[in-house]
Amino acid sequence: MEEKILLVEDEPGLRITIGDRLRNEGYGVETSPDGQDGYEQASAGGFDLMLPRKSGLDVCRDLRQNGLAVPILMLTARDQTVDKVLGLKLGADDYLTKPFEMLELLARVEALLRRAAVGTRSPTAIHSFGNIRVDFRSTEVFRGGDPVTLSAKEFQLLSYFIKHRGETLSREQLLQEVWEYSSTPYTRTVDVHVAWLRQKLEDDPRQPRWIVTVHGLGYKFTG
Amino acid sequence: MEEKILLVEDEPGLRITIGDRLRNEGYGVETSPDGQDGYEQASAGGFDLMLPRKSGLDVCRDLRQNGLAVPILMLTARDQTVDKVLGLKLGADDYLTKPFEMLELLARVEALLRRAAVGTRSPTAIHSFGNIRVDFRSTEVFRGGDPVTLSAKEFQLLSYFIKHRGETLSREQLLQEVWEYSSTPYTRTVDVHVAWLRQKLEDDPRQPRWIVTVHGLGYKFTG
DNA sequence: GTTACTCTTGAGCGAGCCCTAAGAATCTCA
DNA sequence: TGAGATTCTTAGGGCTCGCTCAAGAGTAAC
Repeated sequence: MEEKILLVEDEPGLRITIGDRLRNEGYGVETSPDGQDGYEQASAGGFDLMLPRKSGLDVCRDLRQNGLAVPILMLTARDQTVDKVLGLKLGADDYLTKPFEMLELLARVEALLRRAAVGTRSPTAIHSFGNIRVDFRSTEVFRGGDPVTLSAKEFQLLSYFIKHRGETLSREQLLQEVWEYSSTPYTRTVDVHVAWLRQKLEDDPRQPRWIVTVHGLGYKFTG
Repeated sequence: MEEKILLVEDEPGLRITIGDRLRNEGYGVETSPDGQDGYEQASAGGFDLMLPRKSGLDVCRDLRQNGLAVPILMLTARDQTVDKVLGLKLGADDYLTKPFEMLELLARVEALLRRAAVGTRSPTAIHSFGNIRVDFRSTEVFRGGDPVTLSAKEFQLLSYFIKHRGETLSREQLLQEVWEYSSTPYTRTVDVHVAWLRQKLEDDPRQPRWIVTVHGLGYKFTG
């Protein structure tokens, strides 16, 4: 299978140079001159790797917030550590500063794709349970064919549930993993979001079938 | 859960500096001065991330050839692209050249661990005895195939018993460990919960086989 | 600046669980 | 064997936990 790469780079010369080289290596490459356009292409899905330019820091963050798991290798002209740190924190998987050697770029692309392939043992870009269909690439959810509108947090929570299906998950763990709170006082946040998910996904939210309560321990997703 | 990192670095100063910093960030760190030793530690398993020095190129290759999937972040003094390429090709997941900023190291460590965590569906921890099966991940208990409903406390108590099987456990110890009571007056709480467990798990609750009474001392789980 | 939307928090309420008490049963030792 | 100590069983009151609702803060979109 040919792997598809989205290259976002505003400088035409570089865009063509890098793009051609990647194509020579046998990758499918689409290019885009700017971040906004790139974001739309990326969220439309279908790419195995993104190469956004530094200006795309916010693109990177937005993609992650929407739960998109596509690997991102960030390119930039600047060589400031703080930028690298920022990029990685915002969800980039790797970071390369210009000027860079083409060889190194290719090696990193290869490493990223190899790593991504490991995770895609189960090519579950889509996960289904009951009459619910969750598309992780486009971050869309359907219930019996009809689209269901989830907020970002709801989608992240649902994703985490799906990833850990069958496990009993404590509120604490969910807060740490989904909300990234290190330590939080007692709060009803998780309950409320679970209630919303049930409202949108369960046939009978009062008698949930998918997200069940484990009294005294937390919640468990069965799907 | 604390993430464990293996740091292979022959220069003592750097080894201590980096090690301490990582520990400060909350990671569990083991250090090793040389590649051979490091290889043995790594293949023994249990680490979430490896930080080998460049000299460990062969270590890296060997680990991969043996099918070990632990993430590897390679550190090196040399800044030659060809080395980076080699490192990545040999299976390193990331590559950092000295001198490097500690902040960047930390960010890359974090990114690698986050990425690694995605694929980790915690292994099914199941303990069986007789016709009873206890699944710690889903907090489910089966008796001869039929599900048994335990309350949270009952499950915690059973878990503690299993973890300390063969040991004679006093009521006091159980209260402290399972109930997290610091000091309690005389109470029958433990007895009652043990009785409930026996009711649900034993073939003949009057003649318990798994949770036996040690008269005058406490209880002992045999499974 | 306004509007719409999401996220968080706290209070009220109901359900389910846990602890306690007390009598019955069992065990130990003289 | 019998007395005393220890353990078992049962049931209900009390209390923790989980759900729901609503309001306010925060944020993005226009």
